[in-house]
Amino acid sequence: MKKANITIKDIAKELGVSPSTVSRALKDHPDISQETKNQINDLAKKLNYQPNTVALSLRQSKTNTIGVIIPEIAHFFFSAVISGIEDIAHDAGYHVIITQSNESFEREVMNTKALFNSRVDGILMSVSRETENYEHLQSLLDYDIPLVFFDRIIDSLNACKVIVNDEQGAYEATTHLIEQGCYRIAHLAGPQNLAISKNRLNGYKAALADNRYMIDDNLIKVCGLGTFEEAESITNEILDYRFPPDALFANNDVAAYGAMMAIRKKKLRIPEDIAIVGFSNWRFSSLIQPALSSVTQPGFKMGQEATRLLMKQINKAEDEESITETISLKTNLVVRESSKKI
Amino acid sequence: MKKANITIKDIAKELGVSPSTVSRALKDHPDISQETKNQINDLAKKLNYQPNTVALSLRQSKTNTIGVIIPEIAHFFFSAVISGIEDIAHDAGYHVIITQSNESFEREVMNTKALFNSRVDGILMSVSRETENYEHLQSLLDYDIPLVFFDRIIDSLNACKVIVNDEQGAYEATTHLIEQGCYRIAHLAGPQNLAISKNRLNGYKAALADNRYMIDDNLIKVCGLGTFEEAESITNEILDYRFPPDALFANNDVAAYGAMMAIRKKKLRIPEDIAIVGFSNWRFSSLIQPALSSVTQPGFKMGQEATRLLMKQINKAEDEESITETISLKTNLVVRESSKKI
DNA sequence: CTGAAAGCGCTAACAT
DNA sequence: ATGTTAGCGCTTTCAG
Repeated sequence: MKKANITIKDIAKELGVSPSTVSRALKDHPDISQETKNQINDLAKKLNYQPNTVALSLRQSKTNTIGVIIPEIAHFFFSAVISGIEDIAHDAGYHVIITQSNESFEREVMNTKALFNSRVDGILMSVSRETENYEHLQSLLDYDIPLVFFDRIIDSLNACKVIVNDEQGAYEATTHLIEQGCYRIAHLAGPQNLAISKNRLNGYKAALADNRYMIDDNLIKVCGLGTFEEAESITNEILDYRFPPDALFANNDVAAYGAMMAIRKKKLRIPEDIAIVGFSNWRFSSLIQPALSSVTQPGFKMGQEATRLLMKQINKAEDEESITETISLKTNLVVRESSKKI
Repeated sequence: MKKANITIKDIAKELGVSPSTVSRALKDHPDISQETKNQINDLAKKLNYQPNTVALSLRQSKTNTIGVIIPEIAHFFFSAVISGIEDIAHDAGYHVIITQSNESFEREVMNTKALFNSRVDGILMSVSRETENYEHLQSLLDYDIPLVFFDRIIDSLNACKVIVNDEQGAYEATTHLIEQGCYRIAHLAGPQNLAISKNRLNGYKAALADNRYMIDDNLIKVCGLGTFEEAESITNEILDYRFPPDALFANNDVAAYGAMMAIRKKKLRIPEDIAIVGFSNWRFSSLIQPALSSVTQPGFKMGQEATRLLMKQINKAEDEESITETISLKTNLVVRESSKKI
């Protein structure tokens, strides 16, 4: 026996008043007498009246929904971002529609179109790896759909952006090692065609320079494949130097893990013989790798900040000049083990 | 300069026809002449007409949207589920609204209400830890909202359910160890008030029994705290037995990791001296723990299956008898290292 | 083959 | 203080 959905009309008919009165009473409009208000509210509760948001959306041309387009949901970083998005959106009374592009350009375009058709009030997005054509995104801007990019942004588009300051993170990580008293710090770098890897290398170099350390190219090794076996063998190579490093800054967790393996096999201790800090997105890295310090990307915060920016845009008056902000988030340095100094 | 949204009316006016004609032409209705169809389609494309899904939803009382309520988004298992949900929903032309309860009952109730008000066509949900009152869920059923539970289900409710067969997974893991030639298999169990831990213990015992192995209570140790330090010290204890085990089945990844640490510190080899299999939800466990075999929960598949069940319910005719199915998914055994036998 | 009209559920300007 | 009306954008029955 399916219960029927109660509408404002039903309540109005039952009470012999007009739908508008009911509508007003339910939102506590001052024009309505307390008596009718009470009647209406009581009946509404009794019938378990639930307002139809769809009708409201149509009426107000506002869905109270934001759309999210990400490359991949089942990735710790992105799921943390989604969580941050939901957090802020929920508090602001917004729903969140999630779509994933699976790194496919075609699907990304489909998703933008679908979200547009759903008349979401704004879109948060991290572009797919394949995306090189920005028509679909420019189109959103043309229609004045509030749009905020996060993590994988498009520099050339005039929209709000939230990114992680990788260079600063690398700088901080390297500085941390320096402060621990390390004097020969190697870097397992990432492929230099990626901005992210380049930024991290730059941060590493800047930290060395600021502390009047020599930059030794022999201590900077690019891990092009991204496998941990590669990192392991490169680390091995470095450890065999006549003057091996006493610290290592890894571009990512895979490299850090490979380095750790190599070091352990040589029966060296971490961090006493050689300290490691690596960039990491693994949620449980603290549990798994208690020996490694890490620099983590603030995914949850990124989601929050991006959503805040979006809300600001959504709520700005029609005529206000829209300002495109870019927020650069600090990374977190998580120190796992007592320092060398102590 | 904001572009305006084009409606069917705009097209109709421009072409001097009625809105109904445009509506029909756009969906290739046979009544409309090819000529007008072409005109209309051409103009629609030129003006970049995008149908307003909100209006459609109101008209058809169907939103083509499903709602998801989960305890936590930023958890690998759940994010895998979401990914599976999005996968199937997308193919079926549905949008996915994500909400998280953060394990709070109150918030779960709010979310169900909000999704109901949004008139989603169905709801997928995994209940919060706090949930002991099911009125809000029964209410959904009363209104005939298609509802599917996954992972954290409510047994007593008459709805579709998708769960993981933990007992079978444990059975399989233990059998695997037996097949590798292990003869003394310990079990690091979880707190026995959780169904999940009990089921795993049962699977372990059943596998032993079916292979005519003795069940030795000294080899079954409950890890109540759930920290890996605890697992490490319990493993240590077991390893000091006069007849220590040559294999270990861990209730979860934390226990497996703790055991691994203990074993390594004793300079024993994995899996030659002692083999380990553990339940695990860590995404990168294969990368991090190449020495450990694991039993993984099929999160992605669970999302897919749950969504398929939901779609079936959504698409069933009004008068059809609704059948509540329960699907029990198999776990995956991922074997990481060459077996002992070889 | 096409148009007019009604209505999905709600709100808000405009009466009374 | 309450009712009437119109309309958000779309589909669909009924008429022509």
